[in-house]
Amino acid sequence: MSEGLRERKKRETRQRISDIAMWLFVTNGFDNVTVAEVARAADVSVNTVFNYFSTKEDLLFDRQGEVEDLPSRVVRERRPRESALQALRRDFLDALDSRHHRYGFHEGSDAFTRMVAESPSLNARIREMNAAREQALARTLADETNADPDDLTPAFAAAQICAVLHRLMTHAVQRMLAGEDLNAIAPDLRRQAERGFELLESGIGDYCAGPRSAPE
Amino acid sequence: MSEGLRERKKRETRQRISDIAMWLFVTNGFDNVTVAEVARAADVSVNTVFNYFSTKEDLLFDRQGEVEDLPSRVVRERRPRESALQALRRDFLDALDSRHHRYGFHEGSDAFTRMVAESPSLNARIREMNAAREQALARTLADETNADPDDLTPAFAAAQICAVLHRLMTHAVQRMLAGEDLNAIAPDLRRQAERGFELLESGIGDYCAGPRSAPE
DNA sequence: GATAAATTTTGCAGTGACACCAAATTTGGT
DNA sequence: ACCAAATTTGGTGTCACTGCAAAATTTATC
Repeated sequence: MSEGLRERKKRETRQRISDIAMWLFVTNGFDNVTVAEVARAADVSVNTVFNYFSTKEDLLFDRQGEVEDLPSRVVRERRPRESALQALRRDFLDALDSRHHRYGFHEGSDAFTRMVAESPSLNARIREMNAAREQALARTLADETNADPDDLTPAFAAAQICAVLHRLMTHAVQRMLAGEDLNAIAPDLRRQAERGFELLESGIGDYCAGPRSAPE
Repeated sequence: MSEGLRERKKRETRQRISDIAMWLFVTNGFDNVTVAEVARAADVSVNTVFNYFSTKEDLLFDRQGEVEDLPSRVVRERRPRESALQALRRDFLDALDSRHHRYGFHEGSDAFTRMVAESPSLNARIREMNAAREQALARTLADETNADPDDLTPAFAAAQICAVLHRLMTHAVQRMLAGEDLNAIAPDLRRQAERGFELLESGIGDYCAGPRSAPE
């Protein structure tokens, strides 16, 4: 056996703290629950909580590593002859159709979503994760294209892509928070996503090019 | 006279606190200076500091309103027959050429830049401001194009644009922090900026479309 | 120019996230 | 059972920030 009692207890304790924290945060709101309360509910000391999770936000975003690597991995594992953008569009639409949670689509996560949306510090964390995603994707794109390290093209592309993905995810969240059911908005969401990827693909050069007041 | 003694003193106090805080932060690092130290140096109580500035970060980003509205305003005030993207490119390159600080180009701001870059909380604030810029620009684009409120196109365009602008600014900052002189990097920066806007204009559809391993 | 009203400043007490450290507890190996 | 290593805990402290009530100051009133 590769796991002694020590390891198991550690894992269990960590899981217990994480679970209880999640429950408390979702039911009471992230900012209305103190770390001390989490500790008490989990029957450990505050120090123990901070032994496992270095910040209060980490109690929720524990597995952030995967999520930060997602677009990067999709590009890395794209099909032969598929462009980065094609791969990302495919993966995004697949996730939408199958209600996979990797881009935030998941029924019944209303309470969780609401909690995140309502907390400024968690919003900040979301933005941080998006920045990390962008950086990871930029590195991957640079690798895949054997780009000159001084060339910002991969960074630009990554930034644009992540920006659009972030918009799509945020939009879905907002509508779900407004009470709309995921199934109800999925078709429109799909249309919007296609539009977003189309803009990425063909550019926005001719967007907002008309005269400023009253179109003819 | 429209300004009594009370108003003048308020303005002076606020300015004094802000100036002293800036000085202390730049010379010692944002995270190495406490609000109490700022208060003592400005000869006021901690509470007075918080009377004027609601957070420690606000001691620096006071005039953030203008900066958040910048791209939005550029689009609003663009020349006749100019597209949103053309206006933004023109404004950005103008700022670069004239070393205007509105996009962060300014010689001698090394210490300030370094301080911001070194503080996690200030980085978070930068991201926040970027998000605000994006939102403002999205609203403006929606207005200018009389877009359907359910259409995400303006939001997508704003997100892409702000992402590229942010990349450009961050890149410039990083190189300046690496010790390069602004005059030395300006030509390359200009080239990168043109590349970035070109990508925005024409899209990244054919980017990273080749075979994954070893180009032929 | 004394006084009252409005406003600003201050002191004080408290909260909550988090750091640091030394003591106590638990576990693994013998 | 015993020792060393890892884990947990309590205590103590810092810092941003809040709320409140008592000064201090400016302005308006007579």
